[in-house]
Amino acid sequence: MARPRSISKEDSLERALLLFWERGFDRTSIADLSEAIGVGPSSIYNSFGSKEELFREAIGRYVATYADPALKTIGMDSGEGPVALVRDLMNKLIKLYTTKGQPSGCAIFEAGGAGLPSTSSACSITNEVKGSLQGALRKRFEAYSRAGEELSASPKTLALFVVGTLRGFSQLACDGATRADLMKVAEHAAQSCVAGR
Amino acid sequence: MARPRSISKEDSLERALLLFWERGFDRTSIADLSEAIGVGPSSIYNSFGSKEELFREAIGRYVATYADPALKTIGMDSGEGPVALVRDLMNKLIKLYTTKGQPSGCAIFEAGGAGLPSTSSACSITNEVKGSLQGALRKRFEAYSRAGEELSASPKTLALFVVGTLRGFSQLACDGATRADLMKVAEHAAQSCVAGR
DNA sequence: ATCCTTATGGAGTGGTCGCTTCAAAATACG
DNA sequence: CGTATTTTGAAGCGACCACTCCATAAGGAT
Repeated sequence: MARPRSISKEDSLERALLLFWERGFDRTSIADLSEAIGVGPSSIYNSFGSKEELFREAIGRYVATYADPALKTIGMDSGEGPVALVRDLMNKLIKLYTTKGQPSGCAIFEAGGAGLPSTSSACSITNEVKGSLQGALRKRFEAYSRAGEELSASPKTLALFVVGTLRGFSQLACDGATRADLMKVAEHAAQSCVAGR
Repeated sequence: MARPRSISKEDSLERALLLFWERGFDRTSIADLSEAIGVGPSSIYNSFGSKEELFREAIGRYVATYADPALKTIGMDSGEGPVALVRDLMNKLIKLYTTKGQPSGCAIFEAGGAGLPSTSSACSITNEVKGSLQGALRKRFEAYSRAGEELSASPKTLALFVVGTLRGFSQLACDGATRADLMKVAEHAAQSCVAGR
C-alpha cells in the first residue's frame, strides 16, 4: 500500500557489487552508485541506510552468488584426496578471478582491502569470510590427516598457505595474469600439499 | 644563494613513505603529508610537483632502503640451491612485512594497490618493480635448471608462484598474521620448488 | 475518489580533496 | 647593506565527498 521501488533490491545490489568489485569501496562514490543503479542518492539511503551497509549487502551477494560454488568444495569431501581438493578449489576461484565481462580478482580481497574503517560492519564481513575460509581449510586438512593422508606440513600451515596463495592469485589476476598461467601455478601449489613427490 | 629547505628531501621522502605505506596512496592526503613532513602544501608542490611524483619518489626510497637487501638475494647465487634461495628471499621479506614499529605488508603491493590511475608515472613504478621481481626470479630458476637442478615446475611457473606467494604474505601480514606462521608457510613453499621430496 | 504509506528526484549540507597563488622570510653573493 | 633566488606559511580555488531534506509521485486500501 505504498509506492513501489523503481528497481528491486537484488538488482540494486548486483549493480553496486560490480562497481565495488571493480573499483573498491573507497573509489566508488555514492554518485557512481546512484548512476549505475538508476536512482537518486536519497533512494539508496532510504533502502540501505549507509554506503557501508550497501557494501556489506553487496559483498553478501558476492559470497552467495559468485564465490559459494567454489567455496563449497572445501566442505564436500570429494574422496580424491587433498591435492584434488586444493586443485579444484583453486581452479574454480581462478576462473572466478579471470572471467571476462566481470571485474578481475576477488571482490572480498580487493574491494575492502583498503578504505574500510576497521570498526565498521563492512570491514567485519570481509574479515568473517576470510577467517571462515581459513578455518574451513584447516578443518579439512585435519580431517585428511586423521584419515591417514601424509600432508607436507601441518593443517594450520597448509590452510594459511592456501589462503595466501589464493590472495596472491587475486592480485595477480588484477594485474593481468592469464587464467592458464594461474592454473599452472595452482597445479604446482596443489601438488605441494602432500608429502613425497 | 637562496633560502634553505626546512627539511631535507630524504627526510621528507621517508616521512611520506611511512604514510603511503601505512594508508595507501588514496587515503593519504596532502594535508596528512604536510603535517607529517612539517611543511605547508606549497612546499610539497615546490619540491615534488605533484602527489603522484612524491609517491613515486617515496616508493623509490622504499625499494632502495627497505626492499633491496632482500631482493639482492635473487641476483646473488648463494650456491645452496633453489630451496635455500626461495626460503632466504621469503624470510627476509616476511621480516620486512612484519617488523613492528613500521607499517605491515609491502609498500609496493599495498600502497599502490588501488587508487593509482593506470596511466600515471606513480603506477608505472610499482609495475616496474613487480615485473622486474618476476623476471629476476625466472632468470634465476632458468639458471638453476641449466645447472642441473630438478625443479618441480617450469621457471616461469615457479617465478609466478613465488611472486604470488609473496603478495599473499604481504596481505596476510596486513591482516595480522604472525611472523612465525608466515615463515612456516615460506618453508613449505620453498621446499615445493624442487622435484622429489 | 480519498487517504495513507513509501519511494522518488532535486537541491543543498558542511567537509575534504588536490592543488594554486602570493607576499613574506631566509639565505648567499655583490 | 642591498639584491637575487628560493622556500615558506596562509589563504583560497573549484570539484567532489557522504549524506540529508523535502515536496511530490505512485501505488494499495477503503
